[in-house]
Amino acid sequence: MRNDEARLNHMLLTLKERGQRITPQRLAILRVLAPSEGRPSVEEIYNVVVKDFPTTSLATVYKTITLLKELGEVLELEFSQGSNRYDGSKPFPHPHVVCTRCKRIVDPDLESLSAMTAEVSEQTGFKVVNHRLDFYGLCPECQKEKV
Amino acid sequence: MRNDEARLNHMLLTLKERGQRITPQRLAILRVLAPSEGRPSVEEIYNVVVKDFPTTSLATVYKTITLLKELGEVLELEFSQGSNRYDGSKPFPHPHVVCTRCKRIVDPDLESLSAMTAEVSEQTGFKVVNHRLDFYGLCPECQKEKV
DNA sequence: TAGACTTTAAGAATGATTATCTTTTAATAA
DNA sequence: TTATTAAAAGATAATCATTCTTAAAGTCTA
Ligand SMILES: [Mn+2]
Ligand SMILES: [Mn+2]
Ligand SMILES: [Zn+2]
Ligand SMILES: [Zn+2]
Repeated sequence: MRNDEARLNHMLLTLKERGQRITPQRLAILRVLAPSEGRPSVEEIYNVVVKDFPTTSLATVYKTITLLKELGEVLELEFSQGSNRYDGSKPFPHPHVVCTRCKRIVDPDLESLSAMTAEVSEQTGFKVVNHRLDFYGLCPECQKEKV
Repeated sequence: MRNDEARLNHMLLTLKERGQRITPQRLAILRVLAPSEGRPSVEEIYNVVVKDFPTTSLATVYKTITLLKELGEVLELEFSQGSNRYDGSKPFPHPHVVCTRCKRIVDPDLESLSAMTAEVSEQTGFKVVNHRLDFYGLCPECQKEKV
């Protein structure tokens, strides 16, 4: 997809501007993160990268993720049980819909989001600068399965 | 507060109905969770309980929390770094507004919530059964402070 | 191409949570 | 009240995602 390419180039540019080196491992990690199909975990990224670079270490993936977080180029989705997952395609806060059965994650485009944010500000007086909006349930496919 | 008492009694009733024993340690844990001031972590609960019952183990707090989660009597707020926090006062999914400066947590009452949930279902086909809606920002007091 | 500096790789350490196992205890019936 | 017994507590080991440490390898620049 064209958009993935644009994201990859933008990430590369950000790294270069900060004087960070573009190593083969980093490039491979960025290629997984730019589309962020499935919002991969560190381990899932590692499993892809290690095919091309068999000596890759998990620590390298963790460090690259940490760097990208600092640069605002990836969104971390925190989960206390199981591992975190990463969205490099839309590295800014946005709602997610998570299937509790197959772990699929979808980005909804919610018209009601700005209204809700306004309601929060109005009701609490908070100046809202960030959010985490996760909905959990069963995706259409998993609804069909027999429990 | 009267409501805290009602919550405590409700929790006790739920445990008894399930044939669970009311031990002194459990009662002490419930007393911390019923008001859930500050949505305490396991360690914070432990630190309170251990004053009255010096032999208390962290494992006991964890086990009681697990039991209460199964019974739907406590809401777990997951954080991938640092520890989870627990709300026994409103043990069902509800939005939170968190001050990033003073860590204060407020429960807003959002009229737009049901509309948003409906929009999620309609747009993604998911059957939504749960959510985690956190807004982060500055509370009115912290907005006044000069950083 | 050499040298300075960064990054990688491997594995140890960390820390919240969970599991295991033994001792203690709450609830109940004699 | 006491005996009985399954449940719970307590102590500690195991787990597992993540972070840290250090030596080796690689990148970039002059
Ligand atoms: Mn996303
Ligand atoms: Mn709450
Ligand atoms: Zn699914
Ligand atoms: Zn504040």
